[in-house]
Amino acid sequence: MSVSLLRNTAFLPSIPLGIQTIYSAKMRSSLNQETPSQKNLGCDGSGGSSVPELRVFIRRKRVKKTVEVIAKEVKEESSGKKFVRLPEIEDFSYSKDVTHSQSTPSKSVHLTGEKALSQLTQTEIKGFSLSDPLQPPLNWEKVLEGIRKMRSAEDAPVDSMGCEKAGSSLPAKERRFAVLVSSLLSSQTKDQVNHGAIQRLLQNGLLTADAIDSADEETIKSLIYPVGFYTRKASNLKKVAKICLSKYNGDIPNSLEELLLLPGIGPKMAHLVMNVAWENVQGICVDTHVHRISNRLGWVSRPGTKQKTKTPEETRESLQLWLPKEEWVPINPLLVGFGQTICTPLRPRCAICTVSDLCPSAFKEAASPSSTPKK
DNA sequence: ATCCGGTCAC
DNA sequence: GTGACTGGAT
Repeated sequence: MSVSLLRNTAFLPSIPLGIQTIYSAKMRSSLNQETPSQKNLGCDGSGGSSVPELRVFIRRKRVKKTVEVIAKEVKEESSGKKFVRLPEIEDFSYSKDVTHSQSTPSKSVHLTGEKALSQLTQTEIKGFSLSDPLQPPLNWEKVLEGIRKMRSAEDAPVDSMGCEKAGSSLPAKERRFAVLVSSLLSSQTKDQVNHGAIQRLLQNGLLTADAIDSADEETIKSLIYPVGFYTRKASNLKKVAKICLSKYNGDIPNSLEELLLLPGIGPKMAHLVMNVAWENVQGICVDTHVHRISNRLGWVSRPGTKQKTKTPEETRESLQLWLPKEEWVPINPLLVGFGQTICTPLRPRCAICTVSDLCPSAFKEAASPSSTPKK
């Protein structure tokens, strides 16, 4: 309840540095209809069953001249479910994702500066009772279900083949390497073209770190042609093979951080490789379709605002704050296919979309002049 | 002519 | 943030 939250946070400054402290607060569901003043104050303590209890884990430590306050995590008491979303405040920055082995990635808000303590107090009240940022978007399950239905009716290119199938008949280690290579080649390239390139590499025995390392770059280049950016990719492939050989005994890195060190592997592919090669879901694989559609649906926003996310990475972080982990892997093929057939970048086909009534962007984009070219 | 299922360097 | 890398498709 907000009263105890206020009281607790009020004596925060007296708590010794470095001690982890736990605060409890009751959070009112955003679905409840109530007056703003009630919202602002949160539950008055009558303890309705619709009000889940939250805990905030807070750590304080001294950083140079100021005190840094870190709200470690938020979790719902009743279900035990952890939330990693922390509320809107001014003058703060999100820390980088911290991933705990196989568990849910967590995120913390770092507050630094003189006003950190008072900011945190405001934040908790605002976040838990008013703006209620822990709630997933309204109707997201209906939207997802609708998209699934549309996807099973239509046939999108993504259905036919993807790099997740690369080398499915190979021994584990070679299969992982094949997945990595396939990811490397597949950016900005149609699956079919990519698949052909992988087949040619395989037929020439060039789908292991060892073979690629000793092969001629020109040979690789000609085999992977015509995947997009084949010159650069051939060069990256050589470098990656060498790294895999020297640092990982010919296998591929098994962590997100190490995958990102490989040339040609960025966040999108690193998450894909973790998902597919290691079956270890560290994050959502966000490509341009997932990015675009998440924003159209109003599923993501820049931290603490209602603005659209600007990059796929921002989208990934925003999505991961509320989307249940079971959906992290399937969301990509689902939205990619949807984005290829219906929710296209240009002139989305809202008229045939069965979830347009739940989409804040439906029919909003300039119905572009397919028949009225203005120049 | 313009659009890609991305990454990297300025 | 912006553009280069690349060539095929619409």
